[in-house]
Amino acid sequence: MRRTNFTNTEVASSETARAINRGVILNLIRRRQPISRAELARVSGLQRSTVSLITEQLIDEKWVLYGAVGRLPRGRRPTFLRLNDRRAILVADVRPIQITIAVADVNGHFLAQQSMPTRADARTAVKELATRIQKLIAGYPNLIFEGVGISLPGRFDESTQRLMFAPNLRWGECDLKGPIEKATGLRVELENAANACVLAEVWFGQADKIRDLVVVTVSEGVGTGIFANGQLARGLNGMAGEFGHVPLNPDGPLCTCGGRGCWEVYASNRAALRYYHESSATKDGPSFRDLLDLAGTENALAWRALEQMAHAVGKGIRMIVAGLAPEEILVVGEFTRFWRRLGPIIQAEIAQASFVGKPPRLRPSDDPSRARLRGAVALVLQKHFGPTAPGPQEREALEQHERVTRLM
Amino acid sequence: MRRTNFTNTEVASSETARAINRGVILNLIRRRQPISRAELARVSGLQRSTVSLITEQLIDEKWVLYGAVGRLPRGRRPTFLRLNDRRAILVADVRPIQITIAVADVNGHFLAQQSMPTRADARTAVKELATRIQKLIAGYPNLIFEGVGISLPGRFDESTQRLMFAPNLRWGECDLKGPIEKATGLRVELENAANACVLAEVWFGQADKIRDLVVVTVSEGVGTGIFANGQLARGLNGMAGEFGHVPLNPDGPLCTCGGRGCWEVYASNRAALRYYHESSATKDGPSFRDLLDLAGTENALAWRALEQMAHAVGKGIRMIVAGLAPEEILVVGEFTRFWRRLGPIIQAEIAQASFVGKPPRLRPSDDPSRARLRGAVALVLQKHFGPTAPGPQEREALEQHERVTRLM
DNA sequence: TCATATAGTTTGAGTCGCGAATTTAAGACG
DNA sequence: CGTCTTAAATTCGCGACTCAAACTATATGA
Repeated sequence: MRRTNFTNTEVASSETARAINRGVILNLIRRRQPISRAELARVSGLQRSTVSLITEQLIDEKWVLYGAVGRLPRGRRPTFLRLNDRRAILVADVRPIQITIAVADVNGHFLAQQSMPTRADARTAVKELATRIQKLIAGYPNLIFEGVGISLPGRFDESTQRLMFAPNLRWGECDLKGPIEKATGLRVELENAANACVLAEVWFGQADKIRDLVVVTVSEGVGTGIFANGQLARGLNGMAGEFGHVPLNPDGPLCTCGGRGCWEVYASNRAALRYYHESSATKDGPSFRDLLDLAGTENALAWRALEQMAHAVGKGIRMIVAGLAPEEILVVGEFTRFWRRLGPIIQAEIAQASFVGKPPRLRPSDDPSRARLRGAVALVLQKHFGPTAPGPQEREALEQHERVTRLM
Repeated sequence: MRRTNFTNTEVASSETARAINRGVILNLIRRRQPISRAELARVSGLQRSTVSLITEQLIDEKWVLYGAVGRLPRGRRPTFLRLNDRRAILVADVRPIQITIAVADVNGHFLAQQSMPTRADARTAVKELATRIQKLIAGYPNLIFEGVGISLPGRFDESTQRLMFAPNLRWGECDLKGPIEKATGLRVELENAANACVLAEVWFGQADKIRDLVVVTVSEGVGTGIFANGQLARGLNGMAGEFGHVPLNPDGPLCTCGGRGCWEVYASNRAALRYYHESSATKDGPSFRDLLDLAGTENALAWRALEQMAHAVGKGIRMIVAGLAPEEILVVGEFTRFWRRLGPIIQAEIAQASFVGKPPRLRPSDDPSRARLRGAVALVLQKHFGPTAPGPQEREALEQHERVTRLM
């Protein structure tokens, strides 16, 4: 199976430069479309001739299309280029209560979306998901599907290729990838929801060059996605980011992870509900959505619960700020609906951890569910928007390139 | 001053491949010297012809020397290559009590070393350090000094080029780089001590390809250096790694940072001394070194204090394991002298944070002071061992290369 | 109609890695 | 002593790239 290649290192060949520049151009088109070749040459710094060759290749590969013709005060009119939006990605957002599946194009625009309840049993749930995906794909015969991207409330272990740790989802360790790949014939990429949100921000966000970002997702649990030095930190077995299970108080309430007093126990949606129940004395109370609605009607007890939650969120973020000092922290969660009032509470907690320099920018995400889905799109894109043509060994070469560059 | 170069992106030129491969070969020589060109070709996967050209260039640049001639059962004898050990680096390890300066070669071997007490006033301290360095360099007229590397118990802010946050050193914000660069005429690189230890491990450690590593330094304070995805995470203003100032107990004792109950307050050498004083009822007690010696004589109270300290170290590392899931954790500090007894205590605390998969390897550093100094060597090396020939814009190109590769 | 400006293509030169052929330098064997 | 074998190291021609300059295409306006 393996090639007779005993090379330990990552070297560059003459095609390496093309692989790099191809990636640069493709991403410039993605971000600035519609854009002419002359403009691409200007912003990339490559020669116009080089840009022409590369774009020709991209057009041959059907990644890029000729678009409209521009108008200028003088001179020959530019032909704009844009991404081929007939290239599509099937994405899924698996959550404890419901699963959402959608069809998106390479620009992260959604063409269709549907939801289904999350079955308790892993096997039937996966089987159902696979057939739903299959049907959805079948409904778009004139799209070219690149792959399937799935956002998960847990961890996907690259080495075992299985879903390994998802305490809030009750499926246990199971194989999600295999059945869906078999059903669709497409490559399936899985990633933790918080990490997916990071990718969504990096690929589809406003900022051009994010290098250090932490996403904090607050829902049933609390997750964090870490983007450091322009890369997603996955850690051993893809387990990086479980700050939600760091104990804030060793004597606190039990957590689903088995520990005590985890951050998640104090900062999750469930925690807010617990705060509410404690003060309102009602036994079987509202869902978190109800709680938010109550807060919308200025219910004082609901607000108290949400504010307690926000304090807890802030305390945990303080740890992240001290430890990682990201430029920006993105908070994803339903409770950000009331950011105007809850954001400052979090901000105040964070301020205590900023010893020097500016504190990080703190921002709420506009739409948590879309963020996860768009992250799943990015998940598939990042496998394709890298060097497509060169084989895997070529890609390894590129690594050394950056490591070496980084040392500037 | 600035070039008329409006390129936002990082593209590859025809020389990019050489820059990458040069780095690969240079680092292979560094790690496996003495090594023949034929062997370099085998391990790198490059053609022998290519290796010959690259090494010729490296020899011209005086980075590499011809060494001994090998012997084989048959065939032409290989000419071994090795690094030019007349290339030297001046390093300093600044600590609250004393400053150590040393001369090292590119292999991290020390040729000279001397210490001086740390003056309380920043200006005089820096002035003294600069002249001592100058004198030491003057004593080695036949070495080619590449630069100065300094390990600090604080943070060096790239943007202001100043030492910014060093609560355990009483210098306040000051300019260390300028005066020393002026005195020596060499480029001066500064880095936090924990980060320096990370670099020491990555550049001079056994393991060939470390991707995720966290170093925990325990001395007057507690510092952490984070290596994620093969890169040092520096964060905004170089502040990443202040896990030592995450509160473990919001009602705990005051910390030098102004907060309460920080990890450092429970896990530093000072903390161990406090534990000892509390139980021994002595007022003005021993130094931490004395405490270690007491433990060496099986003093029960000293052991109790050290064990308390180890528990606290473990609790903090638990947070790091949950959040970053590194492959390996390296503990640096004087207390590792008793690793056989204290290591398992830390290990036991960590075990509680490993939800799934293997827990990280936990290792003590052999020699804390050497680790910092060797890290300072690496600090300078990493600026030179990257692509030396190409200019800064070239280096930027290489980044894209890796980013793109990473997506494999 | 011609100058000017801009987009995009063509072409020749230079860099680089590859791979085969060649040269160099040893030991083994008859 | 000469020849065969083996392995290191060099040489050389080729193809893939980017670059830079010349060239073509296409627009506006005097």
